[in-house]
Amino acid sequence: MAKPGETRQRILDIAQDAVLAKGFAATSIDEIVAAAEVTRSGFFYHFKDKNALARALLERYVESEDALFDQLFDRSRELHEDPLHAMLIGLKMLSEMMGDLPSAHPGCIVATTCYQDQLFDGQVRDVVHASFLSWRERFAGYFREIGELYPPREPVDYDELGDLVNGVVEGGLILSRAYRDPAILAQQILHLRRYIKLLFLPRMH
Amino acid sequence: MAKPGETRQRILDIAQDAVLAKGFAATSIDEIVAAAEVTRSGFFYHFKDKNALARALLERYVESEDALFDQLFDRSRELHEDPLHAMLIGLKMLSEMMGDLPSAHPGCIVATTCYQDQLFDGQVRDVVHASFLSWRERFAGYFREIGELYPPREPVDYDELGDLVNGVVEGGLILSRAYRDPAILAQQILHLRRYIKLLFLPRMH
DNA sequence: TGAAAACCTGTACTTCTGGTACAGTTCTTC
DNA sequence: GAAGAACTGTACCAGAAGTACAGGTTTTCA
Repeated sequence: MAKPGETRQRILDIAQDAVLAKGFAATSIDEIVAAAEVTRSGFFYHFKDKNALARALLERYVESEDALFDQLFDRSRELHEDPLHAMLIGLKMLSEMMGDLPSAHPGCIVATTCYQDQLFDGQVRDVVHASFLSWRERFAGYFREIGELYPPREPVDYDELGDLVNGVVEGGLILSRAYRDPAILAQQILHLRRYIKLLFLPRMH
Repeated sequence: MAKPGETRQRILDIAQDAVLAKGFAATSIDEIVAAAEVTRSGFFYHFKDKNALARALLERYVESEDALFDQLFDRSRELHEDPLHAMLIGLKMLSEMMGDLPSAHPGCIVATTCYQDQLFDGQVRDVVHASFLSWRERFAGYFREIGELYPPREPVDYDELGDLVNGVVEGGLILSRAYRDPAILAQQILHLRRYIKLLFLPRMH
């Protein structure tokens, strides 16, 4: 028999692929259990219902995205000690990563859940809310640091800028999906990068 | 008896509200027919299945958004004959409109459908694709006109800028929904506006 | 004015999906 | 070797989409 926790992980892996590809509503439990080679009873042993699955999926997804952002922006900070330039490098790398994914970054679990949030209970919606908040805070922190060194050309709210990163990525994901072209997301992130540059980088003439 | 077409319209009105609030998956046909005071048979007389409903809803929605954009940007052009300033005025008005909506702009039917597109057939996905394309072209046209008068500070692709409008709005809608705060969308549009300003408006010193 | 077409109701049935209940089995761990 | 965790199997229920089809009523238009 499988090691404890292994089946649960397998279910989550398969569910994540399916949900990113098709959304929650179009992903049936029967389909997940078939692919994960577990019985329906086995599924419900691990997850009380679809809410529990959604919550577990969200938490895992946010954790992995956080790890990705940590790695990416730590690396960009290694490459350049200046926070503004590190951010520009980080956004460039993010853009490349999103555009390079073989068959497009499939989407964001948080956004998918957000748009189908009436399928779920309040707890799930709270996780969605908390996820966006944590990303906002991450980027707002970066931008605040930048703003202290480089007074922005126009007064800006750093929380809003943090949200802008979220928003451009989420919007880009929707467009990439509609156009079936991962390049769109990459381009959108480069526009965000250009905005940051124009906003903070002093122009010498 | 109702006038021809009236019942169909009533179904669409009610379905649109429900779909914007809850998404397609969480909106049942039973619920729609109850609210529209029509029988299930009546519903299926007008719409072969949920695909047909989705297509009709999308087409109607895109038409009304197009009308809104026409009205808004015609008006802004009336207020200022210069295309860049007209665009800045238009974006300001758009931001205000989105933030003022009493209980938040409920979302975009096209984006909702896009994230649940596996529930539907290829025709529906084509309508989603075409909608984003038409909006891209609209805004790309405006930006091209601006670019001819105001050489952008950095070379930009006008189609990408058109997509950016779509993307920022769609991303902002997701965030507004997650935060339950229409102001977020308004702020995001103002950042887009600032980007356009920094990109095209020459700085005098 | 009458017949065709459009609009709509009612009933009955099928399939799929999520979810519950619960008894029993096998594996792991201490 | 006992307890508990990790499952399986079977049976069942409710809600939703969708089909089929027969019948009734209202519009339209020739």
